[in-house]
Amino acid sequence: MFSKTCEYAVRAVIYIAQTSKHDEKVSIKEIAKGIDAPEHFIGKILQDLGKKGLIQSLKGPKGGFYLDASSRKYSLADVVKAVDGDKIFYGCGLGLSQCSEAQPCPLHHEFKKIRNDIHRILKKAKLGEFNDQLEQHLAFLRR
Amino acid sequence: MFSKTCEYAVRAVIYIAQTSKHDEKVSIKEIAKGIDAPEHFIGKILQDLGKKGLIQSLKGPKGGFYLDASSRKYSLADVVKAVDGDKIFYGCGLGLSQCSEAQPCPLHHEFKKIRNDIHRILKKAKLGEFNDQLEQHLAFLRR
DNA sequence: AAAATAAAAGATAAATTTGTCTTTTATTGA
DNA sequence: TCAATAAAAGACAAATTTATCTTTTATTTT
Ligand code: FES
Ligand code: FES
Repeated sequence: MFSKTCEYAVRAVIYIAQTSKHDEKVSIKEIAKGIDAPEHFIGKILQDLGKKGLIQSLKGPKGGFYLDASSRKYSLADVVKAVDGDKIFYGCGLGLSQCSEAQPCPLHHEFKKIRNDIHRILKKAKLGEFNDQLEQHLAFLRR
Repeated sequence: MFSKTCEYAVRAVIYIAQTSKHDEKVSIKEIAKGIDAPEHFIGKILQDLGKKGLIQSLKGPKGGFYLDASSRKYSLADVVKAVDGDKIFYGCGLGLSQCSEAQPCPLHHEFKKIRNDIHRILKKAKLGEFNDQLEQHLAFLRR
């Protein structure tokens, strides 16, 4: 469905959202442990998301990653798009160069529905809404 | 969604299903042109599907790939599973080592539904049912 | 000002996926 | 039996993804 990079990115962003509520910042090391991902690798990924303005970071002691008010309005769809592009939302499921209503692949109508579902769900998942599920052990980001 | 290999595999199998109705066989070359894929690469892919019994082939002049009666009963889900495995049907969408109802990722309930939809659609798409959509220009496998 | 901390940046490497080329084997038909 | 055809098989190569390691830069605390 998503690339490994994208899976890490989504899990990391959710982790940041959940643990950085009160302007606290989270270090790469803690994120890596929290989502069970290679430290340097998610460092790179978060660096990219930072450049694109999806998340914030600060260097130095007491530094780390966090989300500001505007970032909390972004959705997981924005994260996925930033990492994997929007092929998953708009591309042909059978890999044709572009999805087309006029020249549909044999599964076009079915795929279209699924793609829309995926898009809808991810657009609805705003970063600000991942509050304290984790702490309450209602959701998990590692296993 | 699927790997490139899997996209080629599905398109190729549909192509074979559509063009080999009357025990006619289709050559790699024709398939490659028909679905716009690299010839030798789909050769490999189809070789694998053949070993797994999903499709049939015969060497020599008048040889090529075709589907026998039992292969026509397979579904695209079988093809996808043979190429990409069943992670797309059962795996966690956020990449946790396994999807779990007891320890769900934050999107578990949503992903579960989507995965089931994908599985349902592909299971329903039996190879024998791709008859002559292609000829009638109702569906397309290249662009 | 100096030391410590943590992300940014850059270089490199491993692994996997995707793609190509060549040789071999099976089948057909002349 | 021989030549032609087409898949099978194997070796190899390019590209991309995933991952690691080192150095630099910014920030804080002492
Ligand atoms: S053409 Fe394949 S999904 Fe639309
Ligand atoms: S735990 Fe992630 S999809 Fe079920």
